Amino acid sequence: MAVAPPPPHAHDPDMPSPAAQARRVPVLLPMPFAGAFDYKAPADMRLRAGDIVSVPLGNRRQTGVVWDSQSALPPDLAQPAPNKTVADNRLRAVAERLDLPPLNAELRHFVDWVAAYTLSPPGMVLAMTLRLHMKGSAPAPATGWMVQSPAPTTLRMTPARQSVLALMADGTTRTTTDIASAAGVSAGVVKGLADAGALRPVLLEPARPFAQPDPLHHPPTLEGAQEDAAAALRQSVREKKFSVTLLEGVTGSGKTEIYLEAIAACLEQGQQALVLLPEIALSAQWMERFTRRFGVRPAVWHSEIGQKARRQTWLGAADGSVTVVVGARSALFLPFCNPGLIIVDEEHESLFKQEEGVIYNARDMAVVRGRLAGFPVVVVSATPSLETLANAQAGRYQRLVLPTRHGGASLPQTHLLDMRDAPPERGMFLSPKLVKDIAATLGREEQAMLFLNRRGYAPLTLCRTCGHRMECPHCTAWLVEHRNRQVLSCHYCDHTEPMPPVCPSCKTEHSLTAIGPGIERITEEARQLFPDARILVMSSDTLGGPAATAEAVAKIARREVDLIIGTQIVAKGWHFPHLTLVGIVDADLGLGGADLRAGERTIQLLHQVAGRAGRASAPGRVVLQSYTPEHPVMQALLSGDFDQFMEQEAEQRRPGFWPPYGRLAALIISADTPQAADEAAARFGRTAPYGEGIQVLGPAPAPLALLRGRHRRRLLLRTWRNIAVQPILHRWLGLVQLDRHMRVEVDIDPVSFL
DNA sequence: AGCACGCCGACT
DNA sequence: GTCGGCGTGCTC
Repeated sequence: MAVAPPPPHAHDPDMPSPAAQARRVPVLLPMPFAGAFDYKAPADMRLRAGDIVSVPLGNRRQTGVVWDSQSALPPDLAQPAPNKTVADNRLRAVAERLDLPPLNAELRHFVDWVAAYTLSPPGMVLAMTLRLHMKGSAPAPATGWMVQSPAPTTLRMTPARQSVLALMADGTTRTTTDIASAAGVSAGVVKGLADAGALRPVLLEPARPFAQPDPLHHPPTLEGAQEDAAAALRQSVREKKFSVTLLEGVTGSGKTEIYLEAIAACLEQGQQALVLLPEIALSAQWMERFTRRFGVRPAVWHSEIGQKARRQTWLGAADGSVTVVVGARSALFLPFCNPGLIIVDEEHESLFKQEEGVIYNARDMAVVRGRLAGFPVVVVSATPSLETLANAQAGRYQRLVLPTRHGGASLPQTHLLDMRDAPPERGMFLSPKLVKDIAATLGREEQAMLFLNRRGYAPLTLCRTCGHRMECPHCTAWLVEHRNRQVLSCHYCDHTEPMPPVCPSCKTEHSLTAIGPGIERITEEARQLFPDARILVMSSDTLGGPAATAEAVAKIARREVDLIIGTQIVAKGWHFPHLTLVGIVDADLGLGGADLRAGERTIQLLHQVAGRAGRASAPGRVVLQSYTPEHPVMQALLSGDFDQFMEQEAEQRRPGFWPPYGRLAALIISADTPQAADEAAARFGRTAPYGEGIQVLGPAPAPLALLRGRHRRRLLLRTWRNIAVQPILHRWLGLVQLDRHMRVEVDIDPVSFL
């Protein structure tokens, strides 16, 4: 390991000598306490901020980190200190300093900052950075052997020993197994020679599980705008200071190849790079591109990697042996010792927003980490979020735009299909026009895709006799029929029930009817319409995990599939070279509801899906089925003028100080009865902050008024951009007494309004 | 977050 | 009479 633990000292010369004087050290524990706990440091233990320690807590042991005595947070974010200091005589002693690299000051500051910004207990943020099982000891370093010269005089010689010594005569260090196989002897012979003193043990460098990406392995040939963008990114990396750059370009414009050049520059100057992706599922193809460029695979980090890889990657990030990590949002909290760059790919993706526990946006916190540690951040998208565009417009972010598709491929042609003019047959969901298009495409032996962002067979099951709707008992949501599993299932909690044989309300038989399409129903329809087509369904239900997803993508690339039917998952950055037609079954889906970002999200998703079509030489076509073709989102998809659409969105948000022209924080109040929820919400309503530039909307029942059995109410705090919401929220939360079983969650910069 | 302490139902 | 349900409260 490159980072040596600080040398142990029997006595710390800086400390006053009286032994009675306890040295007090704050230790932050990965738990939801308001702050660090104080411990006393044993006299023979040298402890510094950042050291990872084991401490007693109640009757068990806990791993924690020696924290800083005073925080360096700006006043806006300073937490109201719960300053009830524990008396010296109640302090317990730190049990052990673990043999792990300490967390550096930048990371500690970042943890404090994120905690303060999100109003989370700092320990919970620390938990995200410490999330590795530290019980296991470091892998034992392999022992090697060298010949001892002069050889011991009393050594008995045998033919086996002779061949080992002959092999080792070159002075090379070898491991036991190496020697045994190379000399054709058993390991016992090596052991015997060692015991006799003819071989001397040598500690081998711990094996480095991570091959080093080579920035010179296979540099791309870039031209024009691509080369300019790559040069600009390389330059910002070389400046080694904080900056944010938006890299914007349509699907197929070579964004990935360009930001890989920023990584190359980062590697050339000996620094580490982190790539955040919204979903690790898309990494199979991404990995190939990385490997082609740098010769080896990068280290990977996401919630499902195994214990061993987790530990190795964590330690590798801390000691510098890992130079590039690609990961999901949680990778942002890795203890990089020398970070030089963060890339946030698909920055508009709402998956960067963690909605549980510490509620944070990894894209925004990546920018914060870059700012606190002084390195550049690059955010990448074909359809940047309004927040990012506003930052670019205000000059806070640099903006690089790639105008065209790479390699002569043209953007797909978009057609709007007005479903009022060309309705599908009764009980069907594909317009005859789209069906004809698909048939023609398949006839040319090209691939087609149907996209519908809805899992299952039908989103609503209704009794034709009494009108009863099948609803989740724990959530304000309809149960979704999954016909191939023969169940009704809630998409917001884990409730699942068998499909009832009769209506539970009026007991009528054969009266329950599926209303609306899900992807299973579209598949059924497609099988009827195209009986000879080889159909592949891509959804999280049909694809077990990353491996199955990668296999599906490979099958498509090998042309073993004619028609792809998919949900969200097909919108990821897959490259489908033979796909020429994309049909969007329900382009209006997602525009309902009072969501601030409904339009923005829909256009981003649909554009992403459309981008799957026509990536090779054959031109692509996209057909949007819509009942509201006049909607600005449809019109923007038709014209391809996203800038104009986003400007319109911006103009709508500006006057009301909606983000990004103001700040937003949501309070989600929940309780186990509707009355308790109303009562708690009313208390917040009565004590709501007010003032110029401060407004509170609500309380109101949340759209998901019942979620997982809890009754929910929402309040929204909206302020001018120059007003920090955290101090206001601290004061507000302090004014409200909450009974047991009432809970409040604070969501800073909410993305979801459910 | 764990884990113990602490008061009310169905079992040896 | 006990084992055990999880409600509430504490951990430097």
